[in-house]
Amino acid sequence: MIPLYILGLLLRFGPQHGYQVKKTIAEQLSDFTQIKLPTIYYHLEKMESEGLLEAAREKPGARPEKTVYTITEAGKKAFGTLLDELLQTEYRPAFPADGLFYFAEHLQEEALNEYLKRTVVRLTRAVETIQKHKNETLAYVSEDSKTMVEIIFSHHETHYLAELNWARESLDRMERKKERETEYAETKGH
Amino acid sequence: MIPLYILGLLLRFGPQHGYQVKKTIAEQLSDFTQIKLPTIYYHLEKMESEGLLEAAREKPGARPEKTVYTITEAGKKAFGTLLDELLQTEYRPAFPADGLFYFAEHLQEEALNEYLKRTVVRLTRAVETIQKHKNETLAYVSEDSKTMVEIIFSHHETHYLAELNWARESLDRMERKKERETEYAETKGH
DNA sequence: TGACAAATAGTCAGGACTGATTATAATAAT
DNA sequence: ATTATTATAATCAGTCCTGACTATTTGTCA
Repeated sequence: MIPLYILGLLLRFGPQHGYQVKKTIAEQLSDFTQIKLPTIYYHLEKMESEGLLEAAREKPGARPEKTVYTITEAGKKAFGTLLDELLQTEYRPAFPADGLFYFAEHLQEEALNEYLKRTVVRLTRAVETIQKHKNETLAYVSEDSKTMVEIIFSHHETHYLAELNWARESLDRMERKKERETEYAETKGH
Repeated sequence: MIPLYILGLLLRFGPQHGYQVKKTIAEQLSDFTQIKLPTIYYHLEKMESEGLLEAAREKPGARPEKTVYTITEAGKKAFGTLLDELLQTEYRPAFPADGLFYFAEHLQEEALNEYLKRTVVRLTRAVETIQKHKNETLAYVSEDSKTMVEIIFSHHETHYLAELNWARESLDRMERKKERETEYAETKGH
């Protein structure tokens, strides 16, 4: 993924050095990646050694020795290959939170309920943020890219809403479970 | 995540060696993790060195030198800590496919459409598989764990359905875009 | 019964990733 | 004018992860 982003951004915005790439990624792609600075340097150097990028060390004078990377022809070809590979990937999400429910018997009674309630609050806010961010973005992109922007944002929006519904449903399920258990206990106690 | 699973399974099913742990994870947790065998050995050894596990090399006679791991008191405590940490994690998904739309101008006209159509087919099948798998699982777990099983499976189901809807909507959006462009071209050509 | 595949059990070298750190320049605060 | 803070720019050591490999035992079926 990361090489794809770096190559694509270098193609779109021209030669940059590591720190600039990181800022560009933060601005442009923060919605769907959080890449750390050292990781970017790692890939820049690797891709240079593979001939996908050309490095130009900034002459002394500007002290901190910047290295500006330019995409090569081989780099453009590699970018195309990475895009084609991406066309083959399938949706296969992982939900760490599932571990909580799988090991539920090791948690305090109320912990899961509180977790879900907190989740509902957070996700409600997150959905609002996404919608705001979408509208802000739509306001300044070209007519031509609006469809793609909408597709990307709706992707996030739809999954956040799905997660929100799931959290609400799960609260319900746990509530009903408790009710059933109480009933059963009363029947028995009778 | 992985240490949590290993500790939890060792707690639930008793002492096991690496290959057994892998099989147990494959049976029990394949829906929400795909962990590779060497990764399991890595964590088993690491956790042993940290005192979370106790290793017993199987005496010669049984040739391939098995190492059976047992969870220690420190391991149980660590498991609790990991569960507590998990309670703090937030939903923050990443969608590699977004890269396709972000860099859409570098793809062939029809590639994205075909990608989305293939996605719809795959996801439709995936949803069926999940539902089948859910029913199979519900059939043999105790009454008590049914709620948790439902919560975990509905988590996946809901997100797969969200992805399916998103793919359909995106096809629509791209269709409408094309229509708009055709209209515009005709107006101009007139 | 011999031979071929599959399951069992594990190792190792190398690649990917990032927290912590270093160092300088620019800006703000007092 | 001096100090503190933030932004810029990069490196390094150490952790995590896994593809490829080794080796044995257990079917399996011809």
